[in-house]
Amino acid sequence: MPARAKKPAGAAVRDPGRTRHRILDAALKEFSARGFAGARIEGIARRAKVNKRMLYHYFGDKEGLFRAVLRHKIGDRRSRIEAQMPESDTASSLPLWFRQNCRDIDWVRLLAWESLQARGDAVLDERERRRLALRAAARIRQKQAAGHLRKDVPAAHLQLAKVSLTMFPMALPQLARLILGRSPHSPRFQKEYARSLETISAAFRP
Amino acid sequence: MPARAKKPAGAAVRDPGRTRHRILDAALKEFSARGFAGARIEGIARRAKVNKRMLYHYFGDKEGLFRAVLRHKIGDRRSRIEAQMPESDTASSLPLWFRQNCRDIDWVRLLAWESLQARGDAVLDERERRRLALRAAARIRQKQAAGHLRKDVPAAHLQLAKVSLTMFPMALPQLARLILGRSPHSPRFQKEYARSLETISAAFRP
DNA sequence: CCCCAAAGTAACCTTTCGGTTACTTAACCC
DNA sequence: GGGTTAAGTAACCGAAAGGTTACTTTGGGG
Repeated sequence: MPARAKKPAGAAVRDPGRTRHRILDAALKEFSARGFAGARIEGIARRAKVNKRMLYHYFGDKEGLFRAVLRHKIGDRRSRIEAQMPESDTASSLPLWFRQNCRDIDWVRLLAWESLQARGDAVLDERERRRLALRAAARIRQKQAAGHLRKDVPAAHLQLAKVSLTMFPMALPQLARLILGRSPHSPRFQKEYARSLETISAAFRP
Repeated sequence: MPARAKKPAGAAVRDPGRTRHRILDAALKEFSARGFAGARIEGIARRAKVNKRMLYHYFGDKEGLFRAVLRHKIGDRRSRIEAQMPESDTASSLPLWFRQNCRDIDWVRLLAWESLQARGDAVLDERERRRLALRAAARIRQKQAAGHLRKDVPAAHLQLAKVSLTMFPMALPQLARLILGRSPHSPRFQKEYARSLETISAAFRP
């Protein structure tokens, strides 16, 4: 008889945590591939290799699932940002953020879908996210004060320009492809554009 | 009895051209508000004040309608670009393009949806659009040769950076709002950001 | 060891939505 | 002016998709 520990061992027959996680993973992929309206509950269930009913069991409905995915990823991102904070203070933060976004395409696309679809003017977890944005702005203001960034452009504008430059290619890849003549997913482009962003970041320094 | 000329007068009972146009207008609004998957045929018909059946009469199916809207707008845009070409050669083209995009939000959003949803790697009217992109790149290369733009960044990258900076706020307004703390649709932001872009465009000059 | 709550399944229900059928009415041309 | 064709309407259809019901299975605690 194959040894199977009561609980801890590898392949538990039932494992709520794992199931939940698989659903979140699958949902992230589906939502970032097709957007909220385009995503199919069945599709997510299939990807996660889980009975459709389970999505409702854990997350209530489609929107609840979307919320959960977003929250999960926000937490994820925040801890990663905090971890790399020191690095991020180098002068060449533009290429750095760009590479980060290249690595986490699903996240970038999720944000893009959400930003495009959000009707009215309150986005999910608005307060927390706004707080993060304010912290980022504060950091920029510090660098302005220290003379590392130009002072004749408002911090929020610098931040917006930075996000624009580093997210755009992954957020709207088909537009980027039309402009470039090649997919922005190509490693060659990513390498070269990081260099160009380095050059362009001169615009942010005094 | 109210005078009604046989054909030319204002309120013809039937007017295919006008109906077609209304449908296109309504479809542009609906698609750019909700994207392809989110748009509702019924919604478009309601906006256009036209029987739903007419959409199929004129455009075949939902995708055909989307194509028609896109083509229509592409033509629109191209003629406008050609008309303003001289202007566009000034040094401050960044604020100019930004304002243009602010004025034509539906178009920017339509592009964004399309770019996000397009699976695989062929977009509608690929060849024509690619040609336009190449012409834009050629113009940039000319300016590089003339010493108006820096030569140490590839023309395509300059173009991509320009589009990123000028489209992002309208394409992904919720993200912009999180960063700015206020809607990018606000006239005040648009005015101030145009100024900032002017400053930033220094990065593009030698 | 057995019972109960949570995890999981399958089959079903309801609504939504893109698309169609079948018919009416206006316009244009000879 | 009459008939042919295109414009327009209303009611309907079937599939797809989100969500639910009712049931089974597992695991863990008293």
